[in-house]
Amino acid sequence: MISESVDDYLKAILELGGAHDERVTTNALAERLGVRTPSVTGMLQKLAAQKPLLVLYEKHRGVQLTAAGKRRAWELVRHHRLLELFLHDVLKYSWDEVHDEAERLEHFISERFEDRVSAILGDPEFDPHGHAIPRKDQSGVFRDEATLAEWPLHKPAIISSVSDRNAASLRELERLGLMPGAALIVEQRKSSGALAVRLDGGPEVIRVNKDLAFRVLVGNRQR
Amino acid sequence: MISESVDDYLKAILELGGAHDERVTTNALAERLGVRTPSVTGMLQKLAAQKPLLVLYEKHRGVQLTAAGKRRAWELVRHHRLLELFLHDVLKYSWDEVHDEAERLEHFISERFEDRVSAILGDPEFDPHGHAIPRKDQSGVFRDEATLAEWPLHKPAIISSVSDRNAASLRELERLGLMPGAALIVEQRKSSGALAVRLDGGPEVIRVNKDLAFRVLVGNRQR
DNA sequence: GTTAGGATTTAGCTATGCCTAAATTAGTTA
DNA sequence: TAACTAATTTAGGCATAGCTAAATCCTAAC
Ligand SMILES: [Mn+2]
Ligand SMILES: [Mn+2]
Ligand SMILES: [Mn+2]
Ligand SMILES: [Mn+2]
Repeated sequence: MISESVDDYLKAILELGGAHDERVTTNALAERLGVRTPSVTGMLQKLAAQKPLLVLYEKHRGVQLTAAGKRRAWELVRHHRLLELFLHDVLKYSWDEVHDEAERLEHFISERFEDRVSAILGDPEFDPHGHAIPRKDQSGVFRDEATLAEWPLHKPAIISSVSDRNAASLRELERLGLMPGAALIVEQRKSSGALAVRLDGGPEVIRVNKDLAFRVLVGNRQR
Repeated sequence: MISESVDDYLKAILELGGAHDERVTTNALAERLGVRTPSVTGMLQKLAAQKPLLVLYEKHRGVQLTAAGKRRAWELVRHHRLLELFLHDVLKYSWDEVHDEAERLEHFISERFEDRVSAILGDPEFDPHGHAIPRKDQSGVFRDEATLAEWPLHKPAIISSVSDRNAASLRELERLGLMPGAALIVEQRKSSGALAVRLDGGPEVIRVNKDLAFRVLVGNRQR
């Protein structure tokens, strides 16, 4: 069996490696997982040594997932996003409350639980933050999204997803109406990195600070 | 924080100690938890030594829960039974499938999860096997139930609950119609311990083997 | 009262996964 | 090319929670 810790390493390697499976550094993993670098080295050595080979690791050269590692990591992502939507839609959590609970439970639900939740939700495609829910037993995909921080001025944008890693930011985004599906135009970019944004051709201009602007991912069209 | 292992020890001590908080032996715990006796001794020594005092332990004289230990143990029982009912009613698990999943998840759900599930289910009183769900932040109670195995002949009985620890037995009980709320009379007791049982004054007589008879708890009246 | 045998504890190990401090490596910069 | 530095690894520990083998305790039977 795969432990909760190993699970978290696999998911972090997947997410940090991005669309092209880039090698992930010891430092990046330590940072993401909130552990010290020697702990990461230790874990990677152990993983690279043992039987169901989940990672490819070369000393000083970073780590990548094997096919098996990728399979498990995507399964965790599916668990996480299904759980988030379930907590939100069925248990009436607000969208800033779902992440922490899903992060814990994703490791412990069974296949049956996963299947039943998916069925109840109608085999959904997106979680409450706009992230795509991978199909069962399939690799997910990384959409190529731009951050709102880097989006050109005056070019129409649709919010595709928002970062779910900070609850306070999520509450702020909700208050501002910056949620997946919202259409907007960036009207001005301050030297501080703050933006002036107009929602949906509406009347008000919204101030979006730099931090927040990096947490909003946008595209040209609906999803 | 209390680990999953400690949780399981507390719950086992509660259940083995029964209504009168009898001292629980090392052996009984080892048997119930599926670990070896030295592991139990080790755990009890550790628990008895550390800060939030959860158990009272005297060498060679068994172990009991403190008030704090009892509080945590009953909370776990509440989690377990709420989860079982939730899995059964909302996620459409059959009653023989709920126990194992609940046994795992009971340790990891938050207060919020507990509260939302309880609300969705309408603050329910009983789980799918007829066990009482303790009220939030309250000690549960041990009902004094008799097993069907020891119930007098020809005396009307109502099934109050059934053991949830064996899936095959649960399927058998369901097939026979021996479920919480069912009224019955024991018509005959074989030397093997098997019973002949008539449901609800109905026409058929059901054969209930000894093992099954010990898994069914009955009382005089509805709940 | 002794004593045998079952229950329990002690002693000593293992694996996981984290930590700090110290050593080493690799890549850049002078 | 040599040295510096940041990244990484090694060395040595700790806590949790399990295990086997061996010692010890308690009680019940003699
Ligand atoms: Mn999330
Ligand atoms: Mn996680
Ligand atoms: Mn159960
Ligand atoms: Mn459990």
